[in-house]
Amino acid sequence: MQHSLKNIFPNFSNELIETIEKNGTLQDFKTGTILMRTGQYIKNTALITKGKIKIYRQGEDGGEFLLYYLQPGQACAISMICTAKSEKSQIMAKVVEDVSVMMIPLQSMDKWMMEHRSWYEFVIETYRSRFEEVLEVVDNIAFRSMDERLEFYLKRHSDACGCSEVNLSHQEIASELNTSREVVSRLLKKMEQRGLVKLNRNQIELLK
Amino acid sequence: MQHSLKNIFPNFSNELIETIEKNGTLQDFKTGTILMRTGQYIKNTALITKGKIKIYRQGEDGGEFLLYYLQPGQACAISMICTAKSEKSQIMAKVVEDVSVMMIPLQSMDKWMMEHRSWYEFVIETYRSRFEEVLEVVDNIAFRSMDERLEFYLKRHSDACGCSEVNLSHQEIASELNTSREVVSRLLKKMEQRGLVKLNRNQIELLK
DNA sequence: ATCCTACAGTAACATTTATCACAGAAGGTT
DNA sequence: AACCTTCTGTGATAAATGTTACTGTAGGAT
Repeated sequence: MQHSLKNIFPNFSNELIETIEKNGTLQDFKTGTILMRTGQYIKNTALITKGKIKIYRQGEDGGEFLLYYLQPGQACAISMICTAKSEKSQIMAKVVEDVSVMMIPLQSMDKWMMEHRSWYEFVIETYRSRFEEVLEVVDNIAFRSMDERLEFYLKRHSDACGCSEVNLSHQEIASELNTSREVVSRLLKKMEQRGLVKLNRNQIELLK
Repeated sequence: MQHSLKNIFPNFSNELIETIEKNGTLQDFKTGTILMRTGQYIKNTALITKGKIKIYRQGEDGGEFLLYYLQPGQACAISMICTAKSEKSQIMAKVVEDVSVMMIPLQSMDKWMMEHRSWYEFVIETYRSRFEEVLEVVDNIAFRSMDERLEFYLKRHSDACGCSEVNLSHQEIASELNTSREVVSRLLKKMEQRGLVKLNRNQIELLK
């Protein structure tokens, strides 16, 4: 089977795969679904097996600041952390490409840490890589100006979707960078003049 | 004994305390010591038993952006995460008040996760709280302007030192917020006019 | 006292980003 | 075609932040 857990999580031991298949619930969600809201209590850890999710930090004013993407083979570190203490979510998760996720109940998550070395290693590695990714976000907003941040945003988008077209409106991009549409339009125009992108309606082609 | 591990880490089991005392090395460092540099390999996890440490993210230009404080009873999440994979440090740690730290070698860190429930819980809680703290940093730089960030900075400083005087120059504050001294001076003057602080040489008194 | 250095204040100006206002273009609906 | 909505482009202006330049002051060293 093409989408077997073993293919998506190659480091999991066979026993762990079996355990997951026995205890987890595979669920599908359509693009646009909000999987988790700020302030919501978390009852499961989600392993992504298909599709894409974007993780946001929300401001009090309602801004939605993009933190990172989650893709097949990954898991939500925050859900793990919060699950472990049954705490409130500090973030918002939105499906941006139809996903399948394996939902792991709170108790299993904890139990497996002791029983399955490969689960333990996966959890630690998840913490590490998400932490690093958030630190990279800090780098961007602390040390870089909007034009660099926009370039980084576009690059990350194309990395995530594996293509060179960004099918988003300027307004959507602006929200995820917490700036205004006009600024994004202007900076994109400059990038077009520098030959970095080609602008179409609802689409930005990355040229380099 | 006043500074016993048990007092500082009340949630650790007695067996764990014993194990730590047997395997760890207590080390002292003076204010100003750089405990860890960006890019350095990490060989130990550090438990703080006395003093204060500031954790910074460094920009390519050499900026030192303050992420958070570490205090007695806490541990460096990054060192844990990196230790687990023996990876490079993404951050810089500077002693700001003479510290004693219990150094835990890589192997023990991992081993105890399986053997001591209270260690496991401590590590998970450390991940969670550091992650949350970094997310709060993201909030600040993503959603707030410099005056609010400065107020937050001062408040955090006084929380950390437990006093209402900030004995730092405007230049030092500016570096940690990645802005310029002039901006900090201006904003502090405005805060003084609003009656929030009293400005002296090398000292800012918080009035509210 | 004199000198020196780090620190603080502030004006003037540059740059970046945000906001307001409006116009036109693309694409869907009737 | 006529209409509507969303998206995009752009000028004008405002506000925030960064930079340059200069001044004065406090406190330590000689």
